Amino acid sequence: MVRMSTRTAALTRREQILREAARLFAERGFHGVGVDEIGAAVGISGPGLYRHFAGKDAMLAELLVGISERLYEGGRRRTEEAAAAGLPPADALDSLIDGHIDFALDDRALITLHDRELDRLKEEDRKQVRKLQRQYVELWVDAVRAMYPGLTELEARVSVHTVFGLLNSTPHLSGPSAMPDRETTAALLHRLVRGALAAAGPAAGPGQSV
Amino acid sequence: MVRMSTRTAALTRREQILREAARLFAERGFHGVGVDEIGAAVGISGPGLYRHFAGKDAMLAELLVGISERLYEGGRRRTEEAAAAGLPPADALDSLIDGHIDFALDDRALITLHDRELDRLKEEDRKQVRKLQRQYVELWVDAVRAMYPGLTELEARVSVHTVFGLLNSTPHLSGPSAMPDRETTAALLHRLVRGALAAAGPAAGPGQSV
DNA sequence: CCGACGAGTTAGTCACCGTTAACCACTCGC
DNA sequence: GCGAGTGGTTAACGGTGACTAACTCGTCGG
Repeated sequence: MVRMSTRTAALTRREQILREAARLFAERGFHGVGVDEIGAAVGISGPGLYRHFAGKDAMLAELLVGISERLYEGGRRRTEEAAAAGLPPADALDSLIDGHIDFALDDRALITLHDRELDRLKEEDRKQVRKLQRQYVELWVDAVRAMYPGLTELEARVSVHTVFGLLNSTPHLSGPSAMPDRETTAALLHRLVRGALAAAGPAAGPGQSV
Repeated sequence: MVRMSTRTAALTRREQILREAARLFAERGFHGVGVDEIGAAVGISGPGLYRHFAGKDAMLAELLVGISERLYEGGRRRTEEAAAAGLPPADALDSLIDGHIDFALDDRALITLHDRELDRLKEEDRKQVRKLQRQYVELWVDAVRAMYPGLTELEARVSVHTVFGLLNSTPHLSGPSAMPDRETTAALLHRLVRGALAAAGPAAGPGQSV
């Protein structure tokens, strides 16, 4: 077989399978889709999948570990770049937000799986995913607290978690009610997140310095 | 049997089952829990459940229809009360927010199921739940647009959806990272939601009138 | 040419799971 | 005290679903 680049339109069989599996898992849940369906989605049937993966679990594991790594690595890269460029906290935070929005809009299925099917992993994989998730959250908590020093650790942590909930809910509004075009949606999401985080701190009083 | 009030500590068998089923479904997914487990959770075993429910599907249906009705009815009541009292838009919106926060904090399992297992319902029930959800969203969209007239319909709708995502993510942070006490958490969530919605409109410019 | 190997196929196994059947115990109005 | 209903029980059935076995077919380096 001619080994093709991941970036081209022609995906390798493995990549096809992962993509379709992600879509199906997100639609109907891990337990809700059978291996025959996954096979059918890529034009082969049922047990043919076992030439590429050890089992159904292995597919889910690879998907979840993959998205967690990409999220964390993306966040780390952006954080480091902002620091290296000596950018102010606001810019570092904005960059993190934009990165997450990209994932939420471009990899909907994976974002959905990521916080929905984690418990179906076997202990070992789950631990790895959780570790990556924790590190990613840490990135955000640090960025948020740098931006809003008045926040307690706990306030920042809860705010970050719920803001992820906000961003990760984007995939669900794909169906009935249409979204605006990508750019408009991204800008709106960015404003919503910034607004939420800006409001996390002040328990009272109308005016609040940044 | 002595018919007991729902409000007392002693639950009827049906209510016990629904409660445990909700917990288990939220933890491991509808397809991930067997009827034997649900039975075991209430001290009876397996098929004994069929004295109380027509089947596993019926339990999920009753749970989802129930939470949808309670959400919508609660929202409608609050909206009407605010209108009857001639309260300003801000107060009506605040009341909706508080109502949803109560559900998110008190009925975690149901909130989780509500946006996660909807597709496992049979057509008829799913339609009913979706209708209630739509009506509930409408309540919010109206309240938000009354508060921020500058928002387009679409902006308001997307904002409301994602804010639900924010609030409904609360159950997930129960595990490792602890939450503050209920009152503090509720206040923080309220600020986050208000902050997000306040930021939905202005695409640019630092100062923005309410 | 040809053996090896990669990538499928179909048929079959085995476990599990939702549901039903058949049976039993307890309570309670008559 | 007794028939009926209510709320359980265990055993069995049928379907499904993940995975394995056994086999086939094309391609390609030597």
